[in-house]
Amino acid sequence: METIGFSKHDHHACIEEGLAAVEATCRRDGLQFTPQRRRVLEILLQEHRAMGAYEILDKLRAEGMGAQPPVAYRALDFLVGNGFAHKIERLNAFIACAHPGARHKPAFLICRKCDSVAEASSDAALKAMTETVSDTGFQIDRMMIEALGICPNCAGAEAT
Amino acid sequence: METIGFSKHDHHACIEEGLAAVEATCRRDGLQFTPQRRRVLEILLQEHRAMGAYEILDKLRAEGMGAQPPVAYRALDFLVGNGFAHKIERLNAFIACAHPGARHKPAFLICRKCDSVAEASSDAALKAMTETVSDTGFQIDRMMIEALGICPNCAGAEAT
DNA sequence: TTGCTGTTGATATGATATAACAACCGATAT
DNA sequence: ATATCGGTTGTTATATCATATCAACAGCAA
Repeated sequence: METIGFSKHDHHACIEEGLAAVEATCRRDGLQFTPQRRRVLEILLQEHRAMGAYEILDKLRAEGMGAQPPVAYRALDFLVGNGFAHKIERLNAFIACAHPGARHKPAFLICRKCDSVAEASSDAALKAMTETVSDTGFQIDRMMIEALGICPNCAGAEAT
Repeated sequence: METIGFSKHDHHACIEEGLAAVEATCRRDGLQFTPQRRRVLEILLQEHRAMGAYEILDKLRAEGMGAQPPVAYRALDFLVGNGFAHKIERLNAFIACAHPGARHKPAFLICRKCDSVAEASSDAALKAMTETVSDTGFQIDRMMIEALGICPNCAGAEAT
């Protein structure tokens, strides 16, 4: 067990499960889960944090898997486009989806001390926003929520 | 009257009022509302849309007001830092605050047809998110909400 | 005067992201 | 077998967004 993100978990299993879930979804939907795409997702799952595209690219490069920016961005486009990873706009960074397979509308909790990112549900907030804007005529299709704050780990560290 | 954003309004007056409100706040808080900063805010108010930093810089350049990126970014940092303008992360762009002076927690409504941006209150959504994450131990300091969708104007145009 | 703080000017560089086009590969139609 | 078509990959080049750094200067206070 390792402590990454906001809670302890079996990280090895979480990587395996993440890959397996995406593999299954791709098979079901006729999507090509190519070695590059698989490797990028694997990297994101292993690191378990938001990573810049160039940071990912460096890893690919080290493995001889394509050295140019488009390689990383294409794989990320695929992963993000299909909900297997998310882009954190605030950080210009990407993170593996914590609930692959499950249809969900994530909000992100970003720790401003350690930059760790957790996924939360945005369902309630989306409902609230929908009500807030109901009289403007604006029709919400998708919502990006990124909350900045202090994660439990860093809050504990501060209190020390 | 012109139609900009989601509703008709007296745009000339809205620029005047915006500048006046910021001027007053700066005087009150001892902030230096320098010509550069003023001009950048004025540009944002005039255009009344989200603008990239380099787009603003081009305008400054044309007026002989400093031609290097830091000029624009410094002014924008000041404006954003003091709540006189907002950064739209999704667009890597900046927009004048629609309610300068008023303390508020804006959410942004971004039209995916015309890229226009409106401000809405995020109060209800913030409350909802706070409840959603209450059991995680994450403490939310600030929240970024950017909703993508269709603005009333474009919805009307589509229906045609 | 000196020193301090905040702003501006300018050069350079870093970081993030995409355009464009050729090559390839597997599936399928002829 | 071979043409061709969609999707993926390889590669070069470039576009776009943002900051580090340091010198100059202006206002103000000790």
